[in-house]
Amino acid sequence: MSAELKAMLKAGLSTAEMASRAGEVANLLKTLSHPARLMIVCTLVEGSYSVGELEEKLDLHQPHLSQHLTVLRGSGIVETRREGKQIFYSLTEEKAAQLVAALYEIFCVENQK
Amino acid sequence: MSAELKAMLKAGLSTAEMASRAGEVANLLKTLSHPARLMIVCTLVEGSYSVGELEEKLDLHQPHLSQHLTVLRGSGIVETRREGKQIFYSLTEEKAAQLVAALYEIFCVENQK
DNA sequence: GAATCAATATATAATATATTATAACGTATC
DNA sequence: GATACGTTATAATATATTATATATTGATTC
Repeated sequence: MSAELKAMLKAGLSTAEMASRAGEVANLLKTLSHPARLMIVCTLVEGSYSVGELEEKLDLHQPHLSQHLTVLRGSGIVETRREGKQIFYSLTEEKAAQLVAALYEIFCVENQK
Repeated sequence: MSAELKAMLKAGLSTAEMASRAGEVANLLKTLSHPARLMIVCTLVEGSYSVGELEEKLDLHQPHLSQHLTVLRGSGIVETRREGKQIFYSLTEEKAAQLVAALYEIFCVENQK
């Protein structure tokens, strides 16, 4: 680990403070820790999509997709807007978006050291 | 979402490429998506600790802690070194450390906009 | 060098939670 | 009221969590 990172974190939270956030953070991670949900969220980073569009793009059966969307809604990670018969999903402007960006940088941007 | 982020991600991976990584990333997230394991990993960012030290610091029963450590070892997030009767755990120098740093920045550093 | 103790790991089993498929239901439009 | 688009309910299966009990490994003492 880098000395910088170490120093940054060492100066940080107490165990008690850490514990008080661990639950919240762990819940968010749990919500994102399913391949389908991760794909959904990553897709929504590009913009909003209807359920049908997600279904096609991600090749998931419709009720299965809808169930995952329900989980994401429950965690406040996504929000919906209705447009006629269709329902469009988009990312909530929150920590989840930051997390996805971080995940993207860590896992999807090639090492350019 | 910021336009920068959006642009960054839009230029990124195809759905197929994304899918090929979703499994790996989701597994890592799943491993970290438990409050106790998250606390363990966050603690190890400070440096290496023996099981006994972690037990006291995090107030977990020994077998319970050991079970979580086993999960973290299985995912390659931590590694061990033996010193006499004690076993010291430390973070593996990998993506997990980056992720924890990102989580820390997102959730533990106060908004300094 | 066998008995013992301290530190940690593993096995077992009970319970809870998540995943997935299928089927039934709601809601908007025509 | 029929059709398109989504959601929710139900139920079967799989996986995770947790507690308790047992095993392993290294150090110590006799």
